[in-house]
This record gives sequence, C-alpha cells and structure tokens, in this order.
Amino acid sequence: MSRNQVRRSAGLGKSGPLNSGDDTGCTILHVDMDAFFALVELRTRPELHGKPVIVGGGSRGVVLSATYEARALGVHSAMPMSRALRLAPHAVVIAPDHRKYTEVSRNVMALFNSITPLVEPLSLDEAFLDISGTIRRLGSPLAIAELIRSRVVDEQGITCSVGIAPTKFIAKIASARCKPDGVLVVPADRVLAFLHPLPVSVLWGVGERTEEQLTRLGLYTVGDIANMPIATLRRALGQATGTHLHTLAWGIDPRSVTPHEPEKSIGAEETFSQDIDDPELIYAKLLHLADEVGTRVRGAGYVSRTISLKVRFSDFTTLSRSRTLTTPTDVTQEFYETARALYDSLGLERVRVRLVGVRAEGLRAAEGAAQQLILGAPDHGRREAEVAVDALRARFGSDAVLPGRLVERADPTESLPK
DNA sequence: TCTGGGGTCCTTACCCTG
DNA sequence: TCTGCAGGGTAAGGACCC
Repeated sequence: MSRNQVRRSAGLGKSGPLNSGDDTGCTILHVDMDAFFALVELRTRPELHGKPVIVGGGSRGVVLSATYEARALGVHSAMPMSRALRLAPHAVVIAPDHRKYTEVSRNVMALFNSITPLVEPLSLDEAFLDISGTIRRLGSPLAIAELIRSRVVDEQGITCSVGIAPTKFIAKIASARCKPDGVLVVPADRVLAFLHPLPVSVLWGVGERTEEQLTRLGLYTVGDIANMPIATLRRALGQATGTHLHTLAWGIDPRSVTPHEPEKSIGAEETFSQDIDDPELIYAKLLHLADEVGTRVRGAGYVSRTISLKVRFSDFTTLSRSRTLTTPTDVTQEFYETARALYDSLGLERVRVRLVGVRAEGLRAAEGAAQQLILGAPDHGRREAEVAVDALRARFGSDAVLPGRLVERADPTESLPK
C-alpha cells in the first residue's frame, strides 16, 4: 500500500465518504512507526523491499520487528526466533542495531517537537502529540497528521500511521487500526460506535490472562464490558483493573499528554547464552549489570533506595528479591553488594540459571539526597571514583574502563564450553 | 513453541505502630 | 496487658506494554 492511499475515518457506515473531515475536537494524535526496526534497516538495503525481513536474533532471541511480508506468514514481534523461522524459512534475518534505531527515533521526536511542544514519547517508535495549540497555525488535525506523515517519509525514509481522536486511548487504538501507512480519525461523537464492537483485547491492560478471565465472564467486546455492572467487574478482576476497564469501555480517558515523566526504576538484565550454575560466573554477571545500572542511575542524576534482583531458572520460573537501604545510593559497588547478598540469600546450590537482572527502584533526584550521600561516608571516595569512570567512558567509550573482575572476560558466559 | 529486555502498575501478604 | 483494627511501608509475584 503506498502512502496517501489511506484516508479513513472510523468506518461506521453512515459516515459517507472516507474521512468526512469531521476532526473537530480531536486534539490528540498517536503516531506509530510502521515495523520500525525493520523499515529502518530497509533504508540501507533497498534490495530487500517486498521481502519478508525479520529483525532479531541470538540463539535464544525473539523477533523484535518484522516487515509486513513476514507478518503475512504469521510472524509477529516477541515470537521466538526459532518459531518465526519455521513460519518464514526464507526470511532475511538482520541483527538489531539499537544505536541506529535510537538515532532515527531522536530525529522523529525532534520532528514532532517542531509541530508541537506537547510530545509524549511512549517508546522509540511511537508518541502522543497534543495539537490543540497548533491547529490555528498548521490547520486541521487531519492536515497536521498528513504533514507529519509526509515529513517522516521525506526526512527519515520510513512510514508511520496516525490515529486522531479526542483522547489518548482512542487515538492509540485508531493508529493500530489503520496500519500500515494510514491515518484514521475518530470524531468525538462516534467514539462509542467505534469502540464498542472491538474485541476486549484492544483495551489497555487486557493481555492474555485478563482476556481469558473476561471470556469466562462471557465478555468478548468492549461493548460487553461497558454494559456489565462495574461491581461485577471489580469482583472478578480486582478494584483497580475493574474500574479501569469499565472507564475505558465508555471511552473515558482523562490523561493529558505529558512530555516528561521521571523514571521510577532503572534496571538491566541478561539471558545467558546457555543456562549456568557456576556462582562465580553469576556474580560476575551481577557485577556487570550493577555497573551498567550504576552508570545509568548516576548519568540520570538519581539515587535509588531499593535494589531488586531477578533470577530466572532453566524451567523459566522467575523470582525476585529486593532490599530497601537506609540511605539511598548511586554507587555501583552498593548495587552489586546488595544484589549479590540477595542472590546468596536464596541459598541456591548449583541450580541452573537462565537470566539474572539488577534493578534500582525508588528513584529520586540525587540533588536533594547529596548531603545524605556524603554523610553515608565509607562509599564517598568510591562514588567519586565511579563518577570519574563515568566521565572517561563518556569520552572514550563504554569499554574504556571496566571493573577489575570483568577485565578478563567482559561477558562471563563467553568462557563457557560451546 | 519455547519464550529478550526495558519498564509500569496492581495485588497480596506481612510486619510494625498507634 | 491483651486484643482488634486501621494505615503505612516493604516485599514478592504477576500481568501488561512496547
């Protein structure tokens, strides 16, 4: 489908011609790149256009992105690569290059910011835009959406889809339903007619498990949920989820577009290339992850009060442990020692581990906590050393300085027998 | 079929305090 | 001193999203 072919409004029959132009009151845009990682790769490999292409990889990896030709064969994101390749044996597989995607994403977000300052990125490849202050300058919501779409193609060489609606939630559903390379307006007075026939899975917060629960209640469409007494929903799904779904089912979503939300946690986790049971290798990986988390926490100007550890075993069962510190910290060594102590407290003996992760939670600005950090003395010197290392890495690359234990093998699993 | 990595939010249980 | 209760903090696990 080529660009500019898709001009739709909520297809509700009596709307007459596509996109009747009634975008009054629709001040929220949800812009979503089409098959983002895959289309970014196609920019430099035009010979792959029209072919099934999968971005992903690793022996235990999953699909991160797939072209629509691959999707037609049943491939979708988050699917294990082994299964994807059974469905699409001739697909071209490309290893992900996150630096490249981050760069394109930054350009796209800058483009959005030239349209309106009210841009809320949701991930690398999508964002909400509040254009209520832009309409007078650039025209109707539909005209603004088309401007964005043509600029994204011209400047970045990829396509995107845009949902236009009075609320974030409806705009997001709209963009998903006009993919790829489309635009869809849902006028304010047709929100319920658009929403109610859709399956419950379109609601934010309904995944596989919740959908099963709803099915057991005989609820298949959003309209079914809207017409179910809220008390019944709360009993079945819990207070928060029940209320949340009922509200969404009536098209109510008062959330505004908020450009900057501070992070609540920063973490890193890694799946070993094969399951391991050697505690020394696991400690080395914990140090590596703590180092990464520490660098990011300091770089963002936070301190963390709670450190959590995640361990996934070979049978895929996962557990987590956390510890709240008396004094918040941004010191790598403290992240590591806490994570290691949490791991030791599990009392595992030669159990095969698939993944470990370290996460800093309860983040708050380091500024207000600075005095406490100094008073928390013993790590003060260490912290200064780590800040110096951060500066070296910023200048010479992330591998310029490594913790001593990691120098010999930056990836502990590398030493495993093949 | 065999499951990444980055997050957020909710629920439940437990402990402590008043 | 004991008991019951409410509320807050913490911990663990799970569901979900991209």
